[in-house]
Amino acid sequence: MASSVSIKDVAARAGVSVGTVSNVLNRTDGVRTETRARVEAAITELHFVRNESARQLRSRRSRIVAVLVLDVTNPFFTEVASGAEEVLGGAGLSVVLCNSDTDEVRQSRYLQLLTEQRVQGILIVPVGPIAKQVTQLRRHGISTVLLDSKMMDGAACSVSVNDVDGGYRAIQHLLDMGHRRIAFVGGKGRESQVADRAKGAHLAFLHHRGTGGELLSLTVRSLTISGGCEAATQVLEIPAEHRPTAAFCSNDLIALGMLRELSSHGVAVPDDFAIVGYDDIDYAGAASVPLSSVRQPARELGRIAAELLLEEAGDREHHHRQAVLETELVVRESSATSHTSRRRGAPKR
Amino acid sequence: MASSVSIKDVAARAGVSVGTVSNVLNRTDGVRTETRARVEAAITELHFVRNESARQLRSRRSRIVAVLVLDVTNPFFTEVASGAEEVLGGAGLSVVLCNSDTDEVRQSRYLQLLTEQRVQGILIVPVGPIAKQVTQLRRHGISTVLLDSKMMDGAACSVSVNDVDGGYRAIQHLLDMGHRRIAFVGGKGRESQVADRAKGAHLAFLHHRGTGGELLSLTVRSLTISGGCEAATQVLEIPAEHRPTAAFCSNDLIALGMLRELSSHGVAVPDDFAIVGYDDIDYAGAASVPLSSVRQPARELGRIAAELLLEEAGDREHHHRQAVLETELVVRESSATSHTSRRRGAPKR
DNA sequence: CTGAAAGCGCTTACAG
DNA sequence: CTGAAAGCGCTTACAG
Repeated sequence: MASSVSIKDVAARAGVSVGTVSNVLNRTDGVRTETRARVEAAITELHFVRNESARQLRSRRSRIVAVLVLDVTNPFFTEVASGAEEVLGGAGLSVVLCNSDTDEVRQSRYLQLLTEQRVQGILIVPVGPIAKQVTQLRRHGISTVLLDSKMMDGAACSVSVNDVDGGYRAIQHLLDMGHRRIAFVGGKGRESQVADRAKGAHLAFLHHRGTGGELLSLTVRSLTISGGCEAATQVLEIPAEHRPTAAFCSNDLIALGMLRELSSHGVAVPDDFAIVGYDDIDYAGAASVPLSSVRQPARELGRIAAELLLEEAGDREHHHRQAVLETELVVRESSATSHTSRRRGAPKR
Repeated sequence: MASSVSIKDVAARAGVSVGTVSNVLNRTDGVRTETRARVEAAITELHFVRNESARQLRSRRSRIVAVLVLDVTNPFFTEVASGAEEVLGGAGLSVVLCNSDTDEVRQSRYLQLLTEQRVQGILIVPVGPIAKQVTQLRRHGISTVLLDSKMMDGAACSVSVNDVDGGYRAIQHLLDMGHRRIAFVGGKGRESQVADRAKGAHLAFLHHRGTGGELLSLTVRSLTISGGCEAATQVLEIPAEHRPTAAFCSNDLIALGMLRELSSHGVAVPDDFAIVGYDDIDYAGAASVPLSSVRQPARELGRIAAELLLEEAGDREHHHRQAVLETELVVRESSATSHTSRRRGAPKR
């Protein structure tokens, strides 16, 4: 087995002490230029790579931050991670990505692993109640920032999006377009984000009680494209006279799945059925029928979470903060036809 | 800062030595039941979580395997990772996912990070030449298995797919369906997988020289859905008389992007234009027009790579092996209409 | 079955 | 500016 080269070998080669090698590695100043050059030459010649376990054990600080998300294949989450990486990279920290797959068991397993590693911090999009686990993490010196979610009791920093308002906007828009039977598509899980979007949807209906109408809740197995196909199938099974004329999907993957499945069954979007998604991932605007979507500032979400983490790590008098970002409704073709005007026989584009 | 509870604290609490606590943690036998119970109680009461840095430093072995892929948002790669996880989890190893984003700089940065961590091993889908970096990793005792790629000189284990044959099958199928002008859609990068698929495509044309026809190479910025849209645009810019009637895409995301973009421009798939993808990700069969695709055994790929890694780690007389898996052409609707019969005016379904 | 001791590869004050 | 020494939290033979 490759008996790894240690700092001691480098020191011997360069004719200095190990402390000096360590200084070359860790400080930009305080080492004579000529000494530094000699050490650096030895490092190159010996292919030395510092052992991070030893460094971390002694210095008591990791240089890794983990980003734990619900679904790595969802571009929304990788965009968030990318924003975090941008900020953390600048602070000399590396980011590793972990995928809970919206599974509490997997989430716990990762949190255990990350605790054993004593990572510097965790940005987590939690599945299920997380307060206790955050406490455990803090006990081990690991700062945690909640992403796309918030902590009721202020026991951790969080960056979330005003999802109630986002849900409200989506429904208000669909009501404005003349729709009265609207489906909300969510998951079986208890993600608070989805719950908030549903709440906003209900509120919008309440405030527009006068207009009548009805909100139908659909549940799918996973918040993915195939979940969207599932939702479309459910919609198509409803007799035409009770069938909703529009859907508000709790994310864009679902919306894309619905769009595809409905199209392939000859249902025209938006003329026969309107769709509004959530997240505004890149694919949304590029869909076969460009998708209306409630945009979340994904990159910004990651950036701010990273900044809060750095702030918490650097300050022992830290006060947890709850940042809440606003959404923006982006109207595109998938919801652009007025339902009432269509009913009256307006030309289809 | 939470002055973390150490094995020493646990030992004191349980009234034993630290060695005994370590034995409880690491061995299933050799500790008296009653002693074990006392130690376990102390662990729970103190919320002790082992410090992996210390463990790794002393025992010289990490329990982490990294899977470094080109694109975490591509379900093909997460499926591969999931297969690896299945096998490695059974061996008590944890998997972390790293995303090179098909960027050599990012790839190098991750390899450096993983070397500093002295991870147990790396499963890598490489971008660019990787032989030197594999040598560096081995020098630090890190086993590396190439995924979806192979090492010419046998300097590492690898699990790849017979992409030349896969490309051949795709083109043969399209030729069989009567197509004569066919586009191959690849990326700008130098991923060997894509190069092999192109090579197979060319071979198929050579072997069917008698039939005439022409293979057109299209290049897109990234092997993603938006890359596919780009390719569709390129195709549409070609004057009708020279325009290809079919495309073989180097992965399914590209194929999905093309499908969507062409459909939205009124080009019917497969009647006006046939598409064959690669990977057979779950979304392929569920597309608005179900996608023909060259299936790679993704999960199997990950599983075998993991097994090779375990084998290498457990055996010092290890001989590197190159596993090569075969593909399977899955014909669905996107390429199902015979081009010649359509020309002759056959009814469209 | 259990304890005492060495040591993994680093960083960090502290002298000089 | 550089070196010598302590020690981070574990595991691992080795005694007993």
